[in-house]
Amino acid sequence: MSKKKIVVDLSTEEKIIDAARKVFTKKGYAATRTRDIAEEADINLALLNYYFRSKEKLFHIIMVERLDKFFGVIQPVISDENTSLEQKMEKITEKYIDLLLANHDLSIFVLSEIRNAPDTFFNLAHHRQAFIESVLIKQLQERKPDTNPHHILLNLLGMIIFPFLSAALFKSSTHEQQDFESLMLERKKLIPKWVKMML
Amino acid sequence: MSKKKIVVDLSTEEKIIDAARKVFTKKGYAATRTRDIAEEADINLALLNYYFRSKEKLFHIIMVERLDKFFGVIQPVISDENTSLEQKMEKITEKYIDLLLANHDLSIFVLSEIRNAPDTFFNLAHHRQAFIESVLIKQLQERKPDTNPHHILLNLLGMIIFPFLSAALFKSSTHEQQDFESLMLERKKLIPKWVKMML
DNA sequence: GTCTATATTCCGATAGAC
DNA sequence: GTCTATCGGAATATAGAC
Repeated sequence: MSKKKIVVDLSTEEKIIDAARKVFTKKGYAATRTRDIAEEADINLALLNYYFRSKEKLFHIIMVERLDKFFGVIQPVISDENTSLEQKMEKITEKYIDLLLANHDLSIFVLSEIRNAPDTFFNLAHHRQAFIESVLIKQLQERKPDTNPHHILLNLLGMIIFPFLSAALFKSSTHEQQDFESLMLERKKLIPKWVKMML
Repeated sequence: MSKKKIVVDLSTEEKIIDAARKVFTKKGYAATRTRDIAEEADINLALLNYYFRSKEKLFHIIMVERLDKFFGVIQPVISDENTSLEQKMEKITEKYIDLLLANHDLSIFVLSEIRNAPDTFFNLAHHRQAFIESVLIKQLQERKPDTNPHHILLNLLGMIIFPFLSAALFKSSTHEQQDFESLMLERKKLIPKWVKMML
């Protein structure tokens, strides 16, 4: 109920942002109509352009925000000088699965929207850079000098993220929704074990 | 040169299908304009509707074809009664990586187009069924009766497919294109080793 | 700031000549 | 079967009153 009050009290600008995040994330840029967003925000269509000028500008705001969320969970972990490789694996798995359980379609959104956008449209470069120069990569190189550190990173992220990307494929009924969630909770404990075996 | 001759000799219908596959796969249904397809096929826009009635019908054809390709590689492998678990892991890895190297954006296309489509629009059900009732799942259950077989399957597919899904994120310049390909070739040998450790 | 009404552009689809 | 021309609808964006 206090929750509802908060929602009602949102400024128009915030209502539009919230609605845009929801609709864009679910349907993607091209399939989203500004009318969908206006309806979801419960505001007049003209207000969307009054506040954000264009669909593209509004999308850009949402996309940058989503990218920050997608990369933000692991960024502090991978650049931590004071934790071991093993601790990093555990942290990344736990944080990431929690994030994706709370934001089911975040990863499919990020990955599918990036494919057309020109390289520079969002500033992806600095996210990428953070990975390449991370402490995590250095630690992997020290531990296994003979194998490309990206292999382990791809394995870790693949095991974490792929289930969410493919969920639409493998679960049909909503009844299986619960099964999916408990499976992911199991994976929080299992994935670090599997990855450690690769080191 | 004989290749070029073949292209020139394609029927109009085939030219449209080829162009539709290319454009839909790259941009997705919503972002694709029928004009893009016509231009890519080097034919008149009206011909597209003459042969296929509508954008949606044409897309349906492409989508079913892409789904068959995406699932077709592993379907015979997972239902083979005469191969061991280990042999199946090796086959799946090899066939899948080869497929994805030849069709870089196949997986991101399939996964992102499915999210909005109603469950029944393409017949996904039988692909799903083939997985659930596969020999592979049975073998996993026998080998590790205490753990959900889907874990291992998600790990295998995640390690194989995720690199292709995230490629746009991690490689910026086209120069890194070659690095990516050789990394994937390495993974053909490494992934089966990692997965076997989980058994 | 918010609304109604409308301008404008874009896109899927078709009519009709050849 | 293939083309040109165009229709009709949908979607983004704006004008102008309140």
